[in-house]
Amino acid sequence: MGLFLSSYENRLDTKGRISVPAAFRSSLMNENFAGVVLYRSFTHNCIEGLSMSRMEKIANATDKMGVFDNDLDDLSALLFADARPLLFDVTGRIVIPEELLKHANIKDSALFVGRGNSFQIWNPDDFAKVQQTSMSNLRKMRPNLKIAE
Amino acid sequence: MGLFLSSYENRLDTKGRISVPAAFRSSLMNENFAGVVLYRSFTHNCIEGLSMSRMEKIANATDKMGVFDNDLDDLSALLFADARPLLFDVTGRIVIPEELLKHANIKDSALFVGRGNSFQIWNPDDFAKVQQTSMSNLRKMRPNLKIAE
DNA sequence: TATAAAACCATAAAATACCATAAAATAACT
DNA sequence: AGTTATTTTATGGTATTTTATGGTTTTATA
Repeated sequence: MGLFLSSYENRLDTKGRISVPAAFRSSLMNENFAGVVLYRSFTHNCIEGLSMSRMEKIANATDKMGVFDNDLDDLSALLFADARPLLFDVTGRIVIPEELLKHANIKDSALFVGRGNSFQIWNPDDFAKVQQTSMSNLRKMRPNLKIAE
Repeated sequence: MGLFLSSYENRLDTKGRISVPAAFRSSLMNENFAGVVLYRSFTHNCIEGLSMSRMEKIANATDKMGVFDNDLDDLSALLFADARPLLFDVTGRIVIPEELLKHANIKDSALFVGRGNSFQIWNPDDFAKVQQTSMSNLRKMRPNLKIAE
């Protein structure tokens, strides 16, 4: 599977439709399911995104282990209950459900952020702030690390 | 087999009929049995649901192991005794038997909850509570896991 | 024949497919 | 390299289909 790299900001229309960046779509080229799976991040005010085949891998893994691991069971229960399979339309758009938009504080514009095997969708301003803080955290931790202006 | 993902709340009519969410039905597309198998959860006040082909897999698995494992034998005995095969009507509805509804405390509205290779049917309010608890369980186990405000 | 179960019919709302276009990116050419 | 042509992409609006839900009729059943 191709990686999700770089970041792209796109706009939502009145129907809530938004184009998934072409670069991300081509990473999903030879998937059976022509779309993505989205769910509310457990750790941030953003939306997590991945391919259906990756979701299937998780399902099979939890199938084998779930019986012996209650934590994993809780986690996967939350995940599957929240995960939304969303098909692309002809032009590569999806409709992000209202609850997910709300969770990520997204109104008229959203930032697709590559994360390798997965991606995230952010309110552009929020992402800038979070980026800022994790930058400054890094600086505190490693005084030697010089950050380019 | 397609995964059962996301959650959908549907209403029961006066005859006890309820639509199985279209997304779940399409996960059962190329099954021989045009319907689902339901049984009372052993661990929660909810109904467990799966495809007939998965039921057959369980039967085969217990077949192999059952001889050596009495607990498993008992468990599968309960399972098969309680399991109800329910066919869809033309519009994709089923009639959930009275005993199952009672077990899950379902009256006029039910929540279909995806669990990957299976699904559950809940009283919507009950599920909200349980979901809350498993979320806080996760937080206790993993202090690092920050939940968005 | 009374009663329950299944098949049938109808419809409003929601979801999805379809069509069109401007902007951006890429390719082609001089 | 610079300019033009071509393709791709993002975005907007409209039409069609699907879905959930309700009610009615027919068939099976006790």
